Amino acid sequence: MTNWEECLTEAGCRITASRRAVAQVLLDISAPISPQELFELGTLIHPKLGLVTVYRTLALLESLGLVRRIHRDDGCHAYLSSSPGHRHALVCRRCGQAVEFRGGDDLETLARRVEATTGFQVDDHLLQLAGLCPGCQDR
Amino acid sequence: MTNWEECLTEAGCRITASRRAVAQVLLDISAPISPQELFELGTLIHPKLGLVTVYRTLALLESLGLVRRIHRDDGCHAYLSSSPGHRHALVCRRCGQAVEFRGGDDLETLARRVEATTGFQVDDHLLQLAGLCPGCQDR
DNA sequence: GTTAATGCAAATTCTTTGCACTGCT
DNA sequence: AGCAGTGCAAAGAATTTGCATTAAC
Repeated sequence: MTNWEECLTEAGCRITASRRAVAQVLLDISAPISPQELFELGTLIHPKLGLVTVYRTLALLESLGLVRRIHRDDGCHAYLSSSPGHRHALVCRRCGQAVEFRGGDDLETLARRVEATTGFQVDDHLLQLAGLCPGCQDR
Repeated sequence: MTNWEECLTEAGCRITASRRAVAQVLLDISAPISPQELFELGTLIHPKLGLVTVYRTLALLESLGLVRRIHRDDGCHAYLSSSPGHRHALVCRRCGQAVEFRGGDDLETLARRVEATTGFQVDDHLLQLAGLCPGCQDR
């Protein structure tokens, strides 16, 4: 979501201080973050920020594909800034740092195999990997 | 979770009417189901069933690996009866029917590739497929 | 100047907890 | 009989909605 301002403008939405705060937090911390946490960090940037606006902004960004909703171990609702296109998240179990990667052929192969086995027609998938990032592997 | 009674007994838990109702609903409907829905269907079998018990029973079954918590499009918290071992869910977009499948080598290949690209050490994954089941493909 | 966006408070929904009672084993 | 399990009611979180005010364009 590098050029989120452009995306919002194209969608006919306004660039406001609240939205800037939310976007900045999402970009600064490249880890999945809950609405509550985002609110707390966002308040440091824009003290008037309200939790309600965080929810609304996340919904907006998600509908534009700028943010992805993902699973976190301690619950369900965390958001991660994302690039457009179909990517997947890889989250570090220890520090929460996250990166994105593209699916590739392996996933296609797997989908075709499952189609053959089950008779289903597979047309969407949700994939999330977890592990240790380079910095966290030594400890 | 075909022999859930045995699993519960081994774990030192009792077989009760409430647990039977929850288990029966989970086995009958092989689709992801929310606690609320499960409560409504369960009440038909065992009218005294309470929503609280549904939550508690789901938590118990999940801790024994008899039930899997999965993502559903309309929210996050749905449960699916599952076999032991590491399997993944394939859910029909139209009727909700779900089946399980094993990961296989493709997923391993993908994980190794992502490790090489990112430097992460990948040790866990969450994969869910969606599509149309054989019965829903014609319409 | 218009109208989208905000933030507060209140409403709803979802989930957990405390506690006396019930019913497996 | 003894204690795990239950269900109610109430507490606590998480999320959404109504509405007057603010600020982007």
